[in-house]
Amino acid sequence: MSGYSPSEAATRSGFSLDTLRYYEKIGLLSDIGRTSGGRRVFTDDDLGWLVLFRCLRDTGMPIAEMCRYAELAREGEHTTGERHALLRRHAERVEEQVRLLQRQYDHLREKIRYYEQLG
Amino acid sequence: MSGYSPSEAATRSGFSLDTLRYYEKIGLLSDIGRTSGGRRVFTDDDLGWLVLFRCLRDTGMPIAEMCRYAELAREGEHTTGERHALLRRHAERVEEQVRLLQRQYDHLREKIRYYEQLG
DNA sequence: TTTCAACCTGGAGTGCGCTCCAGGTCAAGC
DNA sequence: GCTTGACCTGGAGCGCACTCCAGGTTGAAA
Repeated sequence: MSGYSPSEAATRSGFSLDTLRYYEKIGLLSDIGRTSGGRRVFTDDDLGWLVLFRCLRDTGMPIAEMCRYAELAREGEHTTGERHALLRRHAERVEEQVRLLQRQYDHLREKIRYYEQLG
Repeated sequence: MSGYSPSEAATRSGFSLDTLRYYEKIGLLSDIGRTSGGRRVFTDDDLGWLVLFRCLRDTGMPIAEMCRYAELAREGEHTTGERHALLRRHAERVEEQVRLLQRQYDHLREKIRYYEQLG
């Protein structure tokens, strides 16, 4: 339940400690809790954001765009339309990316078959 | 037929002129022909290499590894085994990459569906 | 013959996304 | 109380893959 150390958050999200600090520094993460001694405490909610960021990064969204999304979310409910549109645009790019990757993968397999048929 | 200007090679390969020059500078491309005046002339064979590089880059192979492959090819027939292995290893990485991308794409679609169901 | 877009070179600069470092603080276990 | 490992900050540095620039040359078309 709520309350993860930095290294726990790193492990669960797949981001490094430095990356988590970096994300907070540039404002992608905000309002991360602290102990009295100044150490970060990540909540389940923070972890949820990290999972989303993981998804967006893995699908090639630039950090600037994730910042935009996070900013919209912070602005409140009235930005859901824009957030939705942002994700839909991104999904389209990902579809294109998958198609290209698949196509080039097929080329690669063909090349490999050439070597196989070579003996 | 054999004999493409730099800009033609760029158009056909999808690399920029600067990138073609860069690839020659680092030794990825080698023995690119020249006119008496010093301009590059790309052959069909060169174009074939560029198509392969396009495939490898699009599937995320680092340039250093493409250099390695090109170097092996230059060494002659006795390196086909190593070249084959290199491409097979790469293909495996691409398969993993496709799986990850697909998985994260599914997450993304789920998130989008959340916004859709929201009204 | 003149023009001018395409080309040449070497080298510096850019953008992205981290990653590392020094020098210090905190807190759990012995 | 002491040790030790996890954590803190600000800021510098890095790796990759280009991309841009200045200053000069070339060659096809008008």
